[in-house]
Amino acid sequence: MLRFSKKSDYGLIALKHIASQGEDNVVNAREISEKYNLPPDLLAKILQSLSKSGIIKSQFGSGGGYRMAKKPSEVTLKEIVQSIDGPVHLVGCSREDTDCSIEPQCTIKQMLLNVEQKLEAFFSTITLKDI
Amino acid sequence: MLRFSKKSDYGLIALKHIASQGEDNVVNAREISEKYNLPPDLLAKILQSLSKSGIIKSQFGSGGGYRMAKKPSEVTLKEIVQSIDGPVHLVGCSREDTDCSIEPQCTIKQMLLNVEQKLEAFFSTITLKDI
DNA sequence: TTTTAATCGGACTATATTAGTCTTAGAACT
DNA sequence: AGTTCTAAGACTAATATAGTCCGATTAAAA
Ligand code: SF4
Ligand code: SF4
Repeated sequence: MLRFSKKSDYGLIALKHIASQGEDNVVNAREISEKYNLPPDLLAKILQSLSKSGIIKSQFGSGGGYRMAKKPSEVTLKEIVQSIDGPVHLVGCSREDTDCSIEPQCTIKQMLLNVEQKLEAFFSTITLKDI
Repeated sequence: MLRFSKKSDYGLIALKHIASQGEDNVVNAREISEKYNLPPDLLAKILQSLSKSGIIKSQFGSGGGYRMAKKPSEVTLKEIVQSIDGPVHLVGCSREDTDCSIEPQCTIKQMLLNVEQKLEAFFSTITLKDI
């Protein structure tokens, strides 16, 4: 059906919130989950992903939380979705791990890889600032 | 992970084949499934979808099969994917049937609908001829 | 007219992915 | 030391995709 996962959806909401709090203000996961009514544990996971990929910085301990690690104008939609859900791959054959059994006879692979590339380029033009 | 379904994938392969056979030559499902090593019953379902949405025409009975109902240059990628997998909806809230519980607090809906629209426009620029 | 080769449609099962929960550990602040 | 937060991984539940099966229908061919 070609849709973003809920995780990406939630991640975008959270990121927008964190970005809106300014550079040095930390926000904790519970706060966000309450404000937008998101599953707390799931949101925690999502923020961890975003932290690991360097989009946000985490601060441990009491009074800790998250803040932006980059400027909103430098965080792309592609980057966000990718760090939460993994790489955008329209077809199986563009992933290393999966080998498509019909690849030898496939007549559309090249074309789909091309579409995929354009799609990624499009998502790269959208930044958190636009959101 | 944002990918096309295998059904769409198979559908594209089949369509390309049908289109390559010219306007009046019918091709049956078994033939295609054998040539590209696709699950026969699944492919049959896919071709039925494409037929119902008017991309291909079916011919019943012995010696029957499918042929194009439109010119390849008039069949868009959006149309194909849509008839096989249903509408492209990046987020739940753009579907009538699903009501998102956090919609009242949602700060990103408008923006995502916009992205979705641009995505559909992009898929509409690609036709079977390009494939 | 009978047989045969095809599509149609729906119900069904199996598999894979996504969504969500829980639990334990570790870090920093008070 | 106690509290409040993130980190990480294992686990379960829900949903979507993938694939199968079967009876009905159609029309060409024998
Ligand atoms: S069928 Fe072709 S396009 Fe699809 S996954 Fe296999 S090789 Fe890639
Ligand atoms: S969270 Fe917002 S964008 Fe996502 S489905 Fe709900 S309303 Fe739409």
